[in-house]
Amino acid sequence: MPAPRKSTRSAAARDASASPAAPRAIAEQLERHGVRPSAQRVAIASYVLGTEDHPSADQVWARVKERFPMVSRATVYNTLRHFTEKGLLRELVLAEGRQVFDPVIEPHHHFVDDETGAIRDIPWSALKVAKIDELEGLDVREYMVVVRGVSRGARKG
Amino acid sequence: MPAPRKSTRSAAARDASASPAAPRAIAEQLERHGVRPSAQRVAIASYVLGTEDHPSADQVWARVKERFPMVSRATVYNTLRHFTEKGLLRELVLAEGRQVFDPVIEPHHHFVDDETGAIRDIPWSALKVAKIDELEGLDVREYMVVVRGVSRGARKG
DNA sequence: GCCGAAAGTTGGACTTAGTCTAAAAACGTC
DNA sequence: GACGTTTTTAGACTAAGTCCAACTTTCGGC
Repeated sequence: MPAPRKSTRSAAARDASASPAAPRAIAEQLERHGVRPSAQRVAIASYVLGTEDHPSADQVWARVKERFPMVSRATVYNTLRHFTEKGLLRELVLAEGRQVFDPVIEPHHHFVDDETGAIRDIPWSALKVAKIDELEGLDVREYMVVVRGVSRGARKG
Repeated sequence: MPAPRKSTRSAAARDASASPAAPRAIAEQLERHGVRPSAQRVAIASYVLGTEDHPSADQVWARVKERFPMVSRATVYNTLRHFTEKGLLRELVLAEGRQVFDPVIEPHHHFVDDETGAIRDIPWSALKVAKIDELEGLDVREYMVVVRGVSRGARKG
């Protein structure tokens, strides 16, 4: 068995990302997560499980409609909720006025660009949060650092 | 001059909180921040600058209407934006589907309760984030830790 | 292959949060 | 009191998210 990969995306996201044009692989991933792989869901998964853009539901809809014009808005919303429930996606509150979706399931931090609104992942190990266990009276399910500012140099929009 | 207080709320929030029924003190605080202290604004400030509830705009409106039935929704939205622009409030993205407002201007972290949705402050010193300066390519304007889970014991809703 | 049940999709209505506008009211200066 | 500026108001509008009824697709039993 190969060594663990550096990528922290879910198995589904990794496969989707590695083979974005492989609907069969995506369908199999959906099935492994207990999601029936209809054509619409495979199309939605092809995009959302392989993107680093942290899109909103309507952004996913706009994107999937390019190649699947008949897909309905309700289907996209239903499917994103279903993927979230099945552990394929995380739903985050990071942007004003909308929820965003993140295929990287494992813990990580986020950076939100003040100028562009773009959201990007910060690896878990890039930051250390000390004393989280000393928060009294709180059962911590998860935590992350949200960093806001401006990107410079690499990765211009 | 007395020793610095433990409270980290803005001067306005401290004064409002210490004397929630002192419209004159609130009016003076608004004036110090370049905000004309109309009756509506004082009413809104009396609540929002003294609460730890992190309310949304519509929650502020509902609350202020109790004592100021004629205040309009547009006025509340306009006033909250004005307070934010003048440094009296911070607008946060922590809750699904709405912005919330926080009178504590100084840096701090947040806890979001999975069960109730309640948001509460975590003092800045309660957590340490290491290596924030090592984030390459990012001009950091602010950062905070967002902790999610369940409160237990103290401060039940 | 048929049939019924379950699951999924669709079009669009509905709700809520946030913004915008024109008119009216309030305020400050002269 | 007049006038210009600011604030407030009522409500229209937009966008995100949810819900519903009808239709379509899929699946399992026979």
